[in-house]
Amino acid sequence: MSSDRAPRPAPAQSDATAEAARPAGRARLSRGLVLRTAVALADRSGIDAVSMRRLAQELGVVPMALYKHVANKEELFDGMVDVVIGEIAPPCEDSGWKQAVRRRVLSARQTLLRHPWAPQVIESRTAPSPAVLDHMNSLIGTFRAGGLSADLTHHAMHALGSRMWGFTQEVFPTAPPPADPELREIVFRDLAVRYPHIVEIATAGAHDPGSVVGSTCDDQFEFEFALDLLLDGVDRLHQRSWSSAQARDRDG
Amino acid sequence: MSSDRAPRPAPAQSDATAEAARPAGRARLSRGLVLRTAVALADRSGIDAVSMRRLAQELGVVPMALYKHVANKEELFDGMVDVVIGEIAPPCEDSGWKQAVRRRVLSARQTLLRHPWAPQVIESRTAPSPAVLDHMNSLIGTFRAGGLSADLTHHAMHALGSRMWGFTQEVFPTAPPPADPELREIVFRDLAVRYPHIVEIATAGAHDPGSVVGSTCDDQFEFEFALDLLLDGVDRLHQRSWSSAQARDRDG
DNA sequence: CTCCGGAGGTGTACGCCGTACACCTTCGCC
DNA sequence: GGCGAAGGTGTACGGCGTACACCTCCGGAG
Repeated sequence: MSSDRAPRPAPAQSDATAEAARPAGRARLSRGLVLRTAVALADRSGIDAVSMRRLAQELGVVPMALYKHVANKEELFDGMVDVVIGEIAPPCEDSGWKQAVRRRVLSARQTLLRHPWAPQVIESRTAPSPAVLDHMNSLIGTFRAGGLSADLTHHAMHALGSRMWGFTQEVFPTAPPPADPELREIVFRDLAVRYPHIVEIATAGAHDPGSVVGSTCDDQFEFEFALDLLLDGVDRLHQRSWSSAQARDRDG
Repeated sequence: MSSDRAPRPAPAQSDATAEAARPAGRARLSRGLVLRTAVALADRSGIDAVSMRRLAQELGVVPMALYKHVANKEELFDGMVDVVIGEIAPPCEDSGWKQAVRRRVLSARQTLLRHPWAPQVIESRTAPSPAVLDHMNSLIGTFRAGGLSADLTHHAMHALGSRMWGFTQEVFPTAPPPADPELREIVFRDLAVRYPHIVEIATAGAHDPGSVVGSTCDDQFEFEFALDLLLDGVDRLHQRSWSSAQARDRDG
């Protein structure tokens, strides 16, 4: 415990060492356990309380032990986001696209309300994780199944960003595609298989199908699209003298 | 430099000390200078580069010197947000409310694009600063001047949140009002003078005018309001076979 | 002019943080 | 039984926010 530095002469004082190495009942660490514990800690004490040291303590383990399961703190956050995304209810395609999307978005909101730290963490990610891409892909699928054009769906998704995630942004900075054209082709095919809907709407209206990942869309246009949707909607309500009281009455 | 702890016997070795105390040309520190430098640093190197130590170095000063001008790092962030908000163009009431709001929101977006770190920092504040309240107050004023009801304006403001700030949220957690009713009355009057429009829409439809600061509004309702505005708008575009190409053509 | 008080700036120290690196222990497999 | 990898430990480093005691300088009152 105290001072000797040279290669330990005595290999094991079995009881003290054993207790230190595995305090009786503690389960073996695993990536999943680490992530779930981190999420629970963030829920309970806020995202700032999630430090490697505090989390390790929570798990009854030394801080460095975590690094066998997550590469670093950024990757820990990535994993936590995936856990949260995984809690969003899967799509249910019973009624029309509008109801289906509405339900999905409201479910996402409920999930994020359970994890108030999540929007901030999601927003700080530099790239969307597979879980995020899956979620988007299936939501796009719902629009498309409802008959909306790829083009309109594309803009609708941008407009909905703020509703789904609890924040809006130039959503993900979308890293530039690899320079090597051959490699890019491979990556592209891979994406198309895994996230066909995303690739479809990303390329809709784009001339160069290879530039999916690059910013094929005009952020200013997307912003104004969503803004005008809202302003025009408000205007329409204004013109028909809408009031929240009557709205509440109508749909209970 | 090294070891003596007792009250210094020699009061001043004038040249070395003088150089340390004021390196010739450096301007005197001030809150404004500190904040502007912090904003510039964040713009240049990202918000994570804004540490008290780095910022002090930027200013040619020892870290603790900053604490004479900002209470702590949180207050530094608060101040940085105010600097950014101050850059948003003031309202111009020439055309109708819709144009006026549109312009203002687009101006806010331009400002936030210049300071990509800002949305994240704004989102992490626990209370809205006076600058934020001023901005909101005047935007509400624009709606009201255009003839919209306080009620509709209230919901429109919630819906626009995401467009104005680059993120949406249960916008500000709005700290509970002081328990002492007398004190609360004073705070309330104060708010009504400084932010009349905010108070008006906050109390619109609320039965107890004293509970302004408390959550008089139903977050779930606000969320669905904005969501339906978007979904209905998309639906309408879908039904008239809207496409982005023709939209771009129409308004150049 | 002197004196003094307070505002502005300094230096040291503390307890956190993420994580590199070398090590030891344990487990699963041959 | 032995061995290599996977899992866990311990130490150490540099950076962080900031408490606290100090020093210095400036402006105004006497």
